[in-house]
Amino acid sequence: MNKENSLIEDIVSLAKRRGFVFQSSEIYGGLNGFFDYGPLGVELRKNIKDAWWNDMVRKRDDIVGLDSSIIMNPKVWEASGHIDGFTDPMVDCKESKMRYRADQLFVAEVVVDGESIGWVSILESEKMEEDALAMAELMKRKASKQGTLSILSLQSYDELDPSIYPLVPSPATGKPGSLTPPREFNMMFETHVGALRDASSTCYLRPETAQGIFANFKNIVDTGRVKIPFGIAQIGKAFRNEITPRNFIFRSREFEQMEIEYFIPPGDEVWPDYHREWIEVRKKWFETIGLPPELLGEQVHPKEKLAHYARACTDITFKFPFGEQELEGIAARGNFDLAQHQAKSGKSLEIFDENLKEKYLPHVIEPSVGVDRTFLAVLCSAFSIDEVEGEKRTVLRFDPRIAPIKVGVFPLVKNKPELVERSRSIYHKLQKKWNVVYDQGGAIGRRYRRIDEVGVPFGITVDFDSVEGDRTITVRDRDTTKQERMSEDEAMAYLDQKIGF
RNA sequence: GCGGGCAUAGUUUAGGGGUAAAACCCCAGCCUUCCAAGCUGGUGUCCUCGGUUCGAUUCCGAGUGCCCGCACCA
Repeated sequence: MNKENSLIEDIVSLAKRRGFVFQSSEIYGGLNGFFDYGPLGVELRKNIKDAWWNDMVRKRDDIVGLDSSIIMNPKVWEASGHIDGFTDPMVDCKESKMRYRADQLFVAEVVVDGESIGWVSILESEKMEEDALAMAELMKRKASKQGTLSILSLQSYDELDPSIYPLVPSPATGKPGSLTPPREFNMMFETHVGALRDASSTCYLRPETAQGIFANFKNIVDTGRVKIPFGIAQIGKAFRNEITPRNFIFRSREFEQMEIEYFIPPGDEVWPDYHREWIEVRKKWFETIGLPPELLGEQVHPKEKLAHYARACTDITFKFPFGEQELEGIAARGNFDLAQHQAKSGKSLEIFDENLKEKYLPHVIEPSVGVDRTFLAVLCSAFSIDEVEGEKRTVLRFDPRIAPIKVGVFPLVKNKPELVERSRSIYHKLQKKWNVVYDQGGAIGRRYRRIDEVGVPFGITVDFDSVEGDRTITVRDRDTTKQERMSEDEAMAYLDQKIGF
């Protein structure tokens, strides 16, 4: 455990030292659950998103893209269930860690011959009056009271006088004093649209990108020349207020999703094959950006933990230093979302299937992956400390495809103008294609270590043979540290082949 | 959200009621013909706010952030 903690700490420290990830608004003490991406971080993030977009949208005939707004008409969230399910005040039991909805927790004072002997609490149910009475009788017997039990008057916890809270026993432990006051549970970030603030202006920052896709379903079907089965893909920020941030950028309040809604014909026999297919497609994709297959896993959500409308959900997991955690969730959501939006908006969202010659509301498979989680997985799998001739070497072994910097260009020494000139010219040529760096400071070995530490896959060094002899340059491979001499043209072709898309 | 620990340079850490230190990193210069060489110089609100004190970075309180466990994460 200690070893793993220090591994993640080393990675966090490197991420900051080399400009990948900073704590948000750090000069003001930071803000829990928010992060900023520095010069190298933003490149890595962009490369991950581009790789996804290229593979999932551009290279496929059956998926189109979308970029919907972060703030939408609040009715979207009423339809999706995000408002109803998550705005009621909640009560926590500090001892049992149970959480209850305050309006579903009922309490009554137990009064015998006009004297209060305590309180009973019970969760809302059809026979709660009966059960509460039984509990009151038990309490009376335990207190060895003989008199007459008054009629119980049940009231909900959120209507209680606050002075009563400490007297109410937790339904989990039966002992008073562990329940918190009712607190509002803010799943979504709330904001107000317009300069004047009133209740009608309340809007939300989206907690998932998916609903923007569902809300645009009709637009895309009407304009996009799409035919079932087809998908709509979106990359974008999402915000969740209710989570507890943990594990660096793994779980944060502001994060970015790469999400596809893949629409398929209805029917219980149809979705399992598509679902399985997507799990395979997505697992393979993670391998193409350099995640080792042995660190990837699958976790099937048990039936009883699924949302009521979900048919199935399988997570693709990654073995992080802090444990195996979800990278991507692939859910079979039936037609729940489209049905909800159709009912709420009053607009038909059915499509006509040319093959089946029938009209229906499509079902959907939803592969949804976190950019920030993928970023961290990439960083964790790339990080390694090697030994080269007895010296420690920190290397980020990024796949060239997503490496933030592709090539480093160096003159062997900086006080020989011909070497500097030639290497600068090579640098400018490479700059037209990729993000590359030029570095002439310090000994060549130091410069190699510096690019190793930020995961630059290739280094080009201009030495005396490059300006006097056969004019060849050397290309160094980050992972092997081996160098190969080749002409400038050969080097260009070599890099194209190793880095190019 | 609950409980515990922690907060000193970009990083890792030392120190101490009397104007703060090391190593590495980073920047500039000199030197340097291939894997963290050397020399010179440079870069610091001791997390924030309050209290105790002649004096607080140090002691106390609160806040914020980080780490660990539990809970939450349809």
